[in-house]
Amino acid sequence: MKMGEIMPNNHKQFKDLLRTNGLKVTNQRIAILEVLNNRPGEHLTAEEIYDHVRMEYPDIGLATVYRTIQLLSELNLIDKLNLDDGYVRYEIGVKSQEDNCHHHHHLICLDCGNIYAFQDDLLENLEERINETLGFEVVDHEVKLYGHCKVCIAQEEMKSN
Amino acid sequence: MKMGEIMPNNHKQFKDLLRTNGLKVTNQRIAILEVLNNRPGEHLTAEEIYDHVRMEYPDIGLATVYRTIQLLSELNLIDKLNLDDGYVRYEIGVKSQEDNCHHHHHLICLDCGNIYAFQDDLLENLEERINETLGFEVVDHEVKLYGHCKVCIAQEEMKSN
DNA sequence: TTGGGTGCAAAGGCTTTGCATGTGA
DNA sequence: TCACATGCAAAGCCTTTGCACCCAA
Repeated sequence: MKMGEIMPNNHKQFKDLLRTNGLKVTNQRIAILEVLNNRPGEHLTAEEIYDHVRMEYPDIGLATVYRTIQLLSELNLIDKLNLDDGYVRYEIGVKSQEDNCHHHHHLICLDCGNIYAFQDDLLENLEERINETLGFEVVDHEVKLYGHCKVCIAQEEMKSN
Repeated sequence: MKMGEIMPNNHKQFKDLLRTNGLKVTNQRIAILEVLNNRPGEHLTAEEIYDHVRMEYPDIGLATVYRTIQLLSELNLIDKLNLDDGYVRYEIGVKSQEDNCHHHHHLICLDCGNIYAFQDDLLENLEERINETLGFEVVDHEVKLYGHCKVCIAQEEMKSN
């Protein structure tokens, strides 16, 4: 899929999704989705989304950002990420970007705070096993791995030499 | 390890840990640890811990509970769990209970809200692979699996029949 | 004795909500 | 037109902090 196609498709889907649910297509909603769509892999707080959107749409209110974020989240267009730092973060959802519906995992560097995405099917296995042993039917998962990223490990090594 | 041994050992360890770090052993701290220690597998909010502790120690303040929780968490005696419902929850840590230092995973039922623990070494594999492919050194992880538990699945089936 | 600990109340900080106004359909 | 959406400000709510008093060491 070419990069250029992602956004228009996304917009069309988004608009249809809103209309189907009896919701209105507003400039604010489009603008917020665009901000997130233009920053795949970034994990933005509501405040950060607000700041970005204001550049294009200065009169928007923070409450609208919160309300729209919630909406987008319910429509599964964006994914939530909670790093326990007092902010909830959002990124454009995997469903918006590709057909692959798997959530990716997050690698969070304890040194620099950067977040890396990691795709893996290993959980499939685990989910099957859980179903077999406990009768628990897994429908979603959230995996956060904390540690030290390549860059920070290298920097640490440089220091000690 | 016999059940009866857990608490005293835990207390001794805890007291030593405090003293070693130049911290004081207070009734409040002991009482809070006891509440958590008496409820392994439960996931209590600060408020819930507060309510339990007050039964034994009526004059304790909520602020003390928060401060102690933070302390216990820093000493790795309790584990944090965030279910994104506005409360941070705590449970007695694996390190307090056994020598096995592995965090367990949480199965969260979307229907009844119950939380089940699940121990698995599958992540070991994943962590190794991540280290090899990305050079990221994983030191901790948090896995939450959402779905439907055995009981709720059974109840749902009963309804539809 | 004395510095860390506690209780109380106030402040913080992210998020939600009420309400009057605005605007897609 | 009209129900939904928005902006603003106020309220909510969990958690943290300031401060005077208390108590373990």
